[in-house]
Amino acid sequence: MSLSCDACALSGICLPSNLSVAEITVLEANIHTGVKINKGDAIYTAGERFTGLYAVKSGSFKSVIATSQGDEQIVGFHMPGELLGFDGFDSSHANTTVALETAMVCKVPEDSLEFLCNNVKGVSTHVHKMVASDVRAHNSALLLIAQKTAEERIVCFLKNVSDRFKKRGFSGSDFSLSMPRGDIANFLGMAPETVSRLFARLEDEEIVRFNRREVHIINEAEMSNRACGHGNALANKAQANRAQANKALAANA
Amino acid sequence: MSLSCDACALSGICLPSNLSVAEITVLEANIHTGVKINKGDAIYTAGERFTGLYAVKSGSFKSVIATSQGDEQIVGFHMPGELLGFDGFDSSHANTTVALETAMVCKVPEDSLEFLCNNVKGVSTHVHKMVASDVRAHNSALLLIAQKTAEERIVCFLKNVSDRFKKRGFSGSDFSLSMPRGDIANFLGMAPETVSRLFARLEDEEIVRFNRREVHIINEAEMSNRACGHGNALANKAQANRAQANKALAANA
DNA sequence: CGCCACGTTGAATTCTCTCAACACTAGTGG
DNA sequence: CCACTAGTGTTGAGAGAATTCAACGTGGCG
Repeated sequence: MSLSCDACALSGICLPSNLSVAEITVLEANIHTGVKINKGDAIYTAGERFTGLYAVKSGSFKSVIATSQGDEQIVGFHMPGELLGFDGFDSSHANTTVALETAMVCKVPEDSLEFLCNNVKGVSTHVHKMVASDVRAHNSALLLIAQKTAEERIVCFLKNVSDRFKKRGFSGSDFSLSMPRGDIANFLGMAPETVSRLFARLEDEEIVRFNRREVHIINEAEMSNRACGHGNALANKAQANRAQANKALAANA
Repeated sequence: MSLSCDACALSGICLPSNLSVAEITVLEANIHTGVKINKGDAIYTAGERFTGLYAVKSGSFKSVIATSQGDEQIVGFHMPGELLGFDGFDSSHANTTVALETAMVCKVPEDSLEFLCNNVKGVSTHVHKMVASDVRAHNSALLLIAQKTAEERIVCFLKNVSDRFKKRGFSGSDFSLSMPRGDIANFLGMAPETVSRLFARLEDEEIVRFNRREVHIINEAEMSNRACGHGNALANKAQANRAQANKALAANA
């Protein structure tokens, strides 16, 4: 089950892009490739000692923090090619990171990480890159939740996922969400019902089509438009009309 | 204006705690201490090339990201002893970081940083520590905004600031906020009016006393209580429901 | 002294949540 | 093979929290 790094479709995303074959060999000798994680299982849990970073090879993950009250907050979703584990960089993890579907990861153990940073040029800066992009992802999530309406959050979320698929060579307009509605809602700071309603609205307006977790983006331009806060002022009205239509329909039935 | 690191009140916070005098000397030779930043001036702006990390010596800062629409989101406040600049770790900054009051920073230039990480034991792990705490701070900010009511956010924010003062040897019950109401509101994802109203409420209930930007915490126990979502009866109920929803969420994970 | 940024307060509106019921799907066991 | 259940998702109606809009204080500073 161990796939070598140079054969991996993700090299260039999870690795510095300009490594020699010799360097990749050194690298491979220091990491554990092809570690399988079953759906629902955690790579690491909050409080656990930091033992290394992980690169997602396939499948996807969510990172969750918990409050003392027992409620949880999803702080990020992780897709193939992404590096995770920075939350524990100083000794122990603050998050619990769980597989949303059966997944494959490569582990870079703590000491190997140090060795690689010092001996393979580019690794150190690559790690920095990943740290920075992690920080940036958190920042934009903050912006999203703090300033945007529920619709904007949903649209931005879909666009974000779409972009990440695109970046990895998959279709950006047809893809499948690996997480349930409740997880999306939690991540975006809203009720699951609101996610449902807004998905329905986007369908009504023929911007996106949903089929369970399948997503098909029809009108990407309008998506971008809405992500920027130029939402449809009539959206509410449309919603009201639809509700009325449904009521009439129910009455007939 | 250049204060040596071993005389600095913050060593042990911004530095690894167990350095020898010799090591501190090496360190000092590689960083710029005592750089003054005037109120309102930026240490770095979004898009600017990364040239190093900064340690806050005195004063305070806000980090801001901007959307294409021109609205801004404050993603963090920085107090003395804190390290900042990770958002640009991979080449250019995503944030603009501005002084809220006249401040003093030490700069660790990019190449010195690398040198120090490789030659002074503890620096590398200290940087990791700082990265991790940066990540954690963003995570808890996310939790705060995504799941908490406006009152809980305000209370948590005040407690957070209080804790940071305490950590640095200042009073945790009497301190001064360096940012205007609008900045607090922006950071917490609410309207400035809401901040005002909730401050007023906390005064009415004799939990905190405000005088312009001066803060005097009267009833710390009640603060902690409210930070955890045990506000008034209604807030309590809402929280309980949400906790339950999240528990369900956790169960399916 | 008057200006301007900052802060407070009120009233109405609106968005999102909560509560509650129902629909759909997949997996289980009779 | 089909009922049954649990998990997941959808929809409706009402309630409530927070926003918006607007007017009004207040303090620092030229």
